Amino acid sequence: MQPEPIRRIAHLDMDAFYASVELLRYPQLKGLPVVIGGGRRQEDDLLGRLALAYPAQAWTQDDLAAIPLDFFPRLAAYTGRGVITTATYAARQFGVGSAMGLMKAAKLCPQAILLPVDFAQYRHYSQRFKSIIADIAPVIENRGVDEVYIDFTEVPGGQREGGRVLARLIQKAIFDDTGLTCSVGVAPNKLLAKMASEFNKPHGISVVLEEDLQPLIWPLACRKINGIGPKSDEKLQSHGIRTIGELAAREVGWLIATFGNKTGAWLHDAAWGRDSRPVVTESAPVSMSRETTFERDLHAVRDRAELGALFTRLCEQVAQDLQRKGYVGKTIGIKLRFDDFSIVTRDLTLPQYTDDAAAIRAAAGQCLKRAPLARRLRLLGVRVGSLLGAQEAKLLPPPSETQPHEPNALLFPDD
DNA sequence: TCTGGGGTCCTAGGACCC
DNA sequence: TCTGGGGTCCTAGGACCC
Repeated sequence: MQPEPIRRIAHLDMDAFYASVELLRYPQLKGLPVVIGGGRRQEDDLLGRLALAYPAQAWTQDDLAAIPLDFFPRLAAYTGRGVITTATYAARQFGVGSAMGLMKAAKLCPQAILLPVDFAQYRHYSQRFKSIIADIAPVIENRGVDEVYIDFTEVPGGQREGGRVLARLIQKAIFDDTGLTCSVGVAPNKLLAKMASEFNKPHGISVVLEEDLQPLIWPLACRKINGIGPKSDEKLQSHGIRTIGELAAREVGWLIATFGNKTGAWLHDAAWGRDSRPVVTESAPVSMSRETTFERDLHAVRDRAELGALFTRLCEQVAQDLQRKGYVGKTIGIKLRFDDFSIVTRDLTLPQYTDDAAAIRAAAGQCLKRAPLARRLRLLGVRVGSLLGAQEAKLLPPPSETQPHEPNALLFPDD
């Protein structure tokens, strides 16, 4: 009998992914504070600016690395509603970071270089590093563009030094191919692996074993648990619970009474490092959406034409996304964010699945009629949910024409 | 000068059904 | 004076994550 292999799960996190990808193209920015975000602005086209300054020369992508620093836009010049998507370590020294408004960041670090987000480029490198991992360890779960979970358990060498050897191999393979660094945590499950990958950033590896729970995990703040956000953390703190160890010390019964059945039991398990979720290699999307924050707040009546055009465009974009990816959906929803930042959603489930822009627009229009529109709007979004693969939807029986609404059925139920 | 965009999952009440 | 009990779908809001 072979001994049962020990479950080893890795969490791999690319270091400052967007910023590092930008540095591959613009190595002259290395070590400088760089902020990525915003991105509505035409004047950010660096090659265009280069061509304006030196019209005699034909500039290509290969010249990006030669663009002088003065050509790069600075944070100080930014006006608008954008936020920081990510920032280099040099920029973070100034206290700027993800999700911070660019205008606020400009006060902290006006000299930082501002680059618009380039998702096509990030997706390209994302696919590349994931395919490198897949060649070495095939059981991978996507967690967005720059993170994955990897099941090391059955991979040859995955058990050596608790997973450290395989982590090192993957790290090196990614770096050799892309020049990008990542941090890896290896642990008995996803929960602990996720925490472990943060221990040695950047370019670190850390291995967590069962017996490390008390010395390494329990001293950490509860907020380090993936799934405990600002609200839950605040509630925990209000009960005097700051660290994971303090959480582990509470009776599971008390946690259930205080946080509800599901959350209470989960909090207890998490604090004790227990998590049996598998690494899921494939998953179907549940919804697709498009939303946009306006340059200025719009009023439903006064800016009706502008709003209507934006609304239609969002519907067309979602429809395109659905068609391109081969999905149809039947729950159409809208999202409104008002000038006071309050959010309202409305949705409507159609009798049949659709990926048609006009059908989505009509249903979304019905939703809009049910929404309060006194306040000025800051954001408008359109969502299609209850998705189904377009091929599977074709096999479905058509919806019945008439509503089967027979009063007798209500008066005389079958049972 | 506040605060993006694209997602997932959970809860909770009401409708509806058996 | 008494009003079940599940299951599923729909809708709205909210927490959280990348």
